[in-house]
Amino acid sequence: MERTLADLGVTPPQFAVLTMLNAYPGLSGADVARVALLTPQTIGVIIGNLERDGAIRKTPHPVHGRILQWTLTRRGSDLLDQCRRRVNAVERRLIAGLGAKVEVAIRRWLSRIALDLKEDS
Amino acid sequence: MERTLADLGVTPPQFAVLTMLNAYPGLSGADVARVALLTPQTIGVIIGNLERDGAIRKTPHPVHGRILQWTLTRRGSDLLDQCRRRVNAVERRLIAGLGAKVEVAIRRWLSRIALDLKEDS
DNA sequence: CTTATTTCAGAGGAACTGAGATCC
DNA sequence: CGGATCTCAGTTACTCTGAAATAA
Repeated sequence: MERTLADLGVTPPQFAVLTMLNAYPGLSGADVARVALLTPQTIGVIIGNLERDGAIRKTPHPVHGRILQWTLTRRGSDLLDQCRRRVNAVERRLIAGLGAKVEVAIRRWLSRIALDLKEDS
Repeated sequence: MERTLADLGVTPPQFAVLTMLNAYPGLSGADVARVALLTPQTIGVIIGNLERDGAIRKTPHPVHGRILQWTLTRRGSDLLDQCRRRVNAVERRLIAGLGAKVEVAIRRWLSRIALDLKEDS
């Protein structure tokens, strides 16, 4: 994933943040940090780089004077589409040649690991 | 793996290098770079940190005056043992509750992915 | 006063490119 | 000279801790 996204100038953490902001437009940096299980400062760096690249834009919170809300720009939305196509291609390659039962078993296994990781944090 | 090794002060790349040097004592930095599919400079950083921590030691090549050969120190060997215990525990946790057939299928799937990655490089 | 959010400052470890120095 | 190895210099992105400023 890292390699296939590299020539779009996108890193896996950036892809994750783009995906989150696409699904939930208007999240704050602190919000993203919570769902990504990272510190607000770390997300601040990633968001800063995405903003510098023109992929996301901040708007002040309508009520709260401190919170910044982030949304994808047109450019960011297009970029995410390209990323998704590439990542989907990798995923198709990963599951190529698997039987239906095995694929289901593997997907369940991965989901379980993701849940376990979350509980650790 | 990253988390469980962190309180031993070992990173996953360091664990990989320790494992390689344990299996093949006397590899040079360039050798390690080749098997790890990384640049010699990157391995230089990792090796430098391991040397600083007293986990590995360099000895000049008996014939070639430029090559440096690396081996684990006693401390590095002990450290690797501790790392292995922890990583084995994580692995046991990952496969907990899987049926024998599913486990075999998953191991085969992971091996295939590793081979595919290598071919890309 | 407390809590949440953002920002500033500093750090570490890993990856890269590019250029030099050394050795066979 | 060519090829391999190591070293030096500089860059990037991601991650953290700790502290400060700001807002509710």
